[in-house]
Amino acid sequence: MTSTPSGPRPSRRSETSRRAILGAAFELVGEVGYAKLSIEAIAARAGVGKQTIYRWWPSKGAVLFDAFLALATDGQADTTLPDTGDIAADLKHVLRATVDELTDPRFDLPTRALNTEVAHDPALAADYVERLDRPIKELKKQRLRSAQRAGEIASDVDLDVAVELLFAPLFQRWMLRSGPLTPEFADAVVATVLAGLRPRQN
Amino acid sequence: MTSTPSGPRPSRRSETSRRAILGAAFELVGEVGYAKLSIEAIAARAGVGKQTIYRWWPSKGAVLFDAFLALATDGQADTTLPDTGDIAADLKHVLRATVDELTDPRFDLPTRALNTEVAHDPALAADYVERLDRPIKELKKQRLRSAQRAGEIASDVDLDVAVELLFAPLFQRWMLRSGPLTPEFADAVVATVLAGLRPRQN
Amino acid sequence: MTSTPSGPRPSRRSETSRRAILGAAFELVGEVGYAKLSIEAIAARAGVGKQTIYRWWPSKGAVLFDAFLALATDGQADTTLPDTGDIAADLKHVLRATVDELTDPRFDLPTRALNTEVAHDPALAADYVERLDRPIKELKKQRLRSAQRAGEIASDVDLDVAVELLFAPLFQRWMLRSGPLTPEFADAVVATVLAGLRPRQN
Amino acid sequence: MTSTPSGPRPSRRSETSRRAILGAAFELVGEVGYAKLSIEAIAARAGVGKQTIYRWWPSKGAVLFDAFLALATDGQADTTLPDTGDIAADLKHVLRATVDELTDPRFDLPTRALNTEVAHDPALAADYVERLDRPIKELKKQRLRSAQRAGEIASDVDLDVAVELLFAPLFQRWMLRSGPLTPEFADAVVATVLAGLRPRQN
DNA sequence: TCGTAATCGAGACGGTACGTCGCGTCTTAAA
DNA sequence: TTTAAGACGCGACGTACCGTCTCGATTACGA
Repeated sequence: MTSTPSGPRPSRRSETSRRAILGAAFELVGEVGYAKLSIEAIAARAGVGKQTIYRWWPSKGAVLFDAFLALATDGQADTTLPDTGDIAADLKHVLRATVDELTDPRFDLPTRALNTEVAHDPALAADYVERLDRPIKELKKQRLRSAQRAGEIASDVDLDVAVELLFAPLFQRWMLRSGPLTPEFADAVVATVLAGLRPRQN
Repeated sequence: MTSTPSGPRPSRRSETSRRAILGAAFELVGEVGYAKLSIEAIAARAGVGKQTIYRWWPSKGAVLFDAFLALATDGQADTTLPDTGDIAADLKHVLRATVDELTDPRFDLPTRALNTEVAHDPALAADYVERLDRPIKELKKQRLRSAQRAGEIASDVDLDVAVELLFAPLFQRWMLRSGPLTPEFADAVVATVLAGLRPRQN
Repeated sequence: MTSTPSGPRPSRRSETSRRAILGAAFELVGEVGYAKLSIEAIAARAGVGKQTIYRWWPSKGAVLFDAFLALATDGQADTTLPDTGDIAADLKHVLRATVDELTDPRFDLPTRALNTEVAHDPALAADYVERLDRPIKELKKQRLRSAQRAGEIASDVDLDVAVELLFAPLFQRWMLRSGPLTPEFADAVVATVLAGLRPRQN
Repeated sequence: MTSTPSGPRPSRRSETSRRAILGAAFELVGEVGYAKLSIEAIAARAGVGKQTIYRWWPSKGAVLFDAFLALATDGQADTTLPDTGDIAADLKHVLRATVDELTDPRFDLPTRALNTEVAHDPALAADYVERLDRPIKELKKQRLRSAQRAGEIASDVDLDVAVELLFAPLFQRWMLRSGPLTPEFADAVVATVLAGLRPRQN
């Protein structure tokens, strides 16, 4: 579906062009939004023939996805979440950081673009979940697992569900602008969800 | 922003055309998806001039939104959620129903279309939240308020947050296809969130 | 096949655009030649959308043909050839004029373009023969008929053939550059062909 | 301009590829016409890299010209025209054969392609006149010269002009489809032109 | 006999133009 | 005044070829 940055890519492919395309795509989506993002413009900005894009990517969304992936990969991969021993404090920290990221105007448009494109294209969604979503979710689950071992979270909790309970409310508020996306909201989510995750007293 | 179905509409406006347009829009978005939905096609299917659409709606998204609104309004507005006295059972019922609705292939594409359009267009989002999202949310809050009165939920809980904790996970799984959207998932969400909402024992 | 300049054309068609297109086409073919003449460039030069060309003409050649036709029609239609009573002198005059025209650098490229396009496209050829070639041929035949009445040309001569005998050699030399296209050549053609057309002495 | 089939060609050149290219070009031009003939398709059909074509020919027209030349050369070069002593009969025979050839569907498209390409490209035209046209014209002039010696044609006739008078009308009718290209037309041309070429009685 | 340099097939590359679709605006004629 | 119809200027689509440019893999000299 998308290019494999590691592994044996077709030897003839131009790495220069690939990078220029991903860069141009990310820039442009931030400038004009996803709806007005055109392959034509990406090619022009990247100094590349349109065919070079069509040759290697099946859709606008796939290009955008690779652009995100490149960014996530080039930046050091955060290897773990903070673990101070206090799960409530750590989660508040992470959720507040997530709020900041979603609120950052540089990422707002591109991230919306990627998410809505993923929503429409099941094939892209599979890639997205596999290559971007899951690795991050894994980090979050690790931290929760650590809290489980420390007895802060009940041992029978399904961590996949737990992670979604924590982050989905942020995602929805951001996506639909259905309410203010503030640190306070993040704190409230953490407090309530953690209360539900705690081991039963009896 | 969008047509006002009740109230003093321009007297010369053709109600027949309006209905035909909304109907055609809803049908088409289900057939070809939002990306390939064109004003041109809506007009053709509705047997209407393009200008008639441009005259009354500011965007494709607005037409789609009105189409949803018409559907939601024509169907009797559910005026209240079930209240058996058992909040857990009632919520499981409602969330399972939500899962069914999101899973229904007749609504999948149009609903995705509306949600992603809302995600991109803040003006449309305001309308959406005001006219579709809030009324439904109000019903859900009512049921939670009743549970609060019955002592099943702590009295200091912010019901807006509570509703989002319950439904956002479904929304996210559906939107990003990040996991199976099953009744079991709905039950797990209800169980955990309710545990967090319950009054503290001490 | 091509627009009908007189008669009930589709009432909605823009006459301004039509003229701009034909003008641009004629200019451009003279500047860049037929091979590098593009619909894209014609549209741009004419300040017109490409679709407006595709809507009304089936091919590049048809546009060019109409451009020629407009020129031939707008200029006063030569209604008759010179008739001094001396067929040899008159024909030499006409053939020399033809040589001049074919040699004129302003008409060389466009005329080649039209002729080669006609050579490839039978439908266009029919139009060409009917609307451009035949009227001119008719004038030439008229002059020959007059000579026939005057006894300068045998009465049993097929005038269609006669006209072709006179002009085809010029056409071929011009088309294939197979020899110098000079007044002298024109004179030689007239002399020899007329000799063949004269009434038998016996 | 074009490859020199005899003489010291670059020793490393692949004769196999050359033949495959010329063959493919001739086939394709007959199948799709000159306008849609592409180097890309010739290379593919010939099983050859595009560069191999660009290395040895300057243009599509040059390839086509060489293809014709190869055909004309491979078939034994007709070394002389029939000479029964009756110039009228012999010419009718030759012109009728020319009509047949121009009418042959296998040669129609390729020959049109070559001729129109020659019309547009002066450099190619020079080659064409030199290597294809002139040799054939020479044969025709030889036959006329023989008739001149036999007193069937006036001694002061310019044979170059005479040949063109005879063949240009066929060429024009074929090229522009301006009239039926029949044996009768050929006969009429021969009759009239010969009448003009005959020695003056007085 | 063996480099080694030219040529080969293949096909990616930056481009131009294709012919089509849909945009949002505008004009027309009917109701 | 609104409507259905649809032409208009425009911009982007996804495709076909252009002519140039690497890539190995032959291949036929000349050292």
